[in-house]
Amino acid sequence: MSSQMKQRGARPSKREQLIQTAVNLFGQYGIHATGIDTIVEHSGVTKKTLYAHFRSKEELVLTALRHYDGQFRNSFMRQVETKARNPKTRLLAIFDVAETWFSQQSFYGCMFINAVGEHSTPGTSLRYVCRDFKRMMTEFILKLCIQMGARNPQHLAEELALLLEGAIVTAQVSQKPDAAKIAKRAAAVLIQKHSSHEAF
Amino acid sequence: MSSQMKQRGARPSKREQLIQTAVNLFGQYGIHATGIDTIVEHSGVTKKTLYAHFRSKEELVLTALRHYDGQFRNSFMRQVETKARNPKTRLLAIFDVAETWFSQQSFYGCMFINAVGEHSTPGTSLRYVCRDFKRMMTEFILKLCIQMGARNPQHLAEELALLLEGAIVTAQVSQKPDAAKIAKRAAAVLIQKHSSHEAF
DNA sequence: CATAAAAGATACAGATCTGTATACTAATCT
DNA sequence: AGATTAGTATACAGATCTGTATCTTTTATG
Repeated sequence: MSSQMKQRGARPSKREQLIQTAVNLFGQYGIHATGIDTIVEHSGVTKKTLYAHFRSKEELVLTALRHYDGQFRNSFMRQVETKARNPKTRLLAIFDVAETWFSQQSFYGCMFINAVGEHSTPGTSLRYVCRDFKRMMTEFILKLCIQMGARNPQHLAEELALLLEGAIVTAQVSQKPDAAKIAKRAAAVLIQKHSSHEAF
Repeated sequence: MSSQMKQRGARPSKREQLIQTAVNLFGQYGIHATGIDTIVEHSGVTKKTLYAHFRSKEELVLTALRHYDGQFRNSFMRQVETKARNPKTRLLAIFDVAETWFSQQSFYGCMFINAVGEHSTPGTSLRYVCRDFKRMMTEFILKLCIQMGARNPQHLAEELALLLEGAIVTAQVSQKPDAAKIAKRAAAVLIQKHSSHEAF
């Protein structure tokens, strides 16, 4: 029975410092290119402490990905729900939120896409984390599609999710933040097509 | 004036062996995770010979990416043009070709997307190669959009390119080769919308 | 205050990474 | 045939990588 206090709002614990530093470095430089020493330097925490909190680099990687998962999802969904009130406009707002994301100086693409690009072996924990993240995003979109009364919500959600992925990658590779605008334009057409009051 | 012969169709030169091995390994495991020693082992060429042909790993990386660029583009476009005759069906055929690509055992996502995920610094040669590849793909789509007489070919091409990117990433991360089918479904809607004889 | 846990500082072991050097062999061209 | 090139085999230098060990200092708690 020792440091059981969760330090809510207090200055971050060493563990949190490590995780946040890992998220930042992995996000910018990738996982393989980011050494433990680099994380140690940037976090201001010694290697000993790092290995007291995490069994290995792999464990830190997984923890960092999961942490970023929650962090990103919360932020993204909250922004969407703040920007618009009804389901249909929220679906479109997704791409507005994406655009501000793409325009950030610290935008290096989707961390999970990049992670999978470095780890092709299927069935690993890392792959599950990444897959689950994408699944969760699609489900978020799906709920909105159901709420707006789409004719085939599953189909529409899959299509919009695809557009979002495409926009992320295009913004990253081709350095065009306005890929979000293109996606939004296409999304509007698809949403219109799936609206019940459509004369198909 | 020595080995100026290009060896058309003959057994591959050491250089070609190295490049092809590099393409395969970089594609599967990523660039940072693939060491020179691994390439040497798999290619059956000694390290000395490798460094006789390439100044550094970076030069081999760039050469491999450029080689794959041409290789992929030729194969992809030829398949699309073989599968369908008129522009509109060719645009849809893109996603059929993509699906067979995604279904291959050796599918590890788009090499250029993965490469950028590992190299965030903008303005580097690697980034240019990747950007140019995507640009070329979009232009291929654009030509078809113009040929089919789309109302706004640039817009349609951008949208379809986005769908393709999204399908690639989704097939890779979520291991769903039928992401191509979803993209095709959405593409059909967008193409329909851009057809001149549409009652908008 | 005293004791124990957490963390800092630093060195190190062993593996791997890029790139080079040395010595020998096979192929090629004049 | 003779000379040059290309390639093999192998060792090695120096840096970096993950993970551990040692020793001291700070911090928290009873």
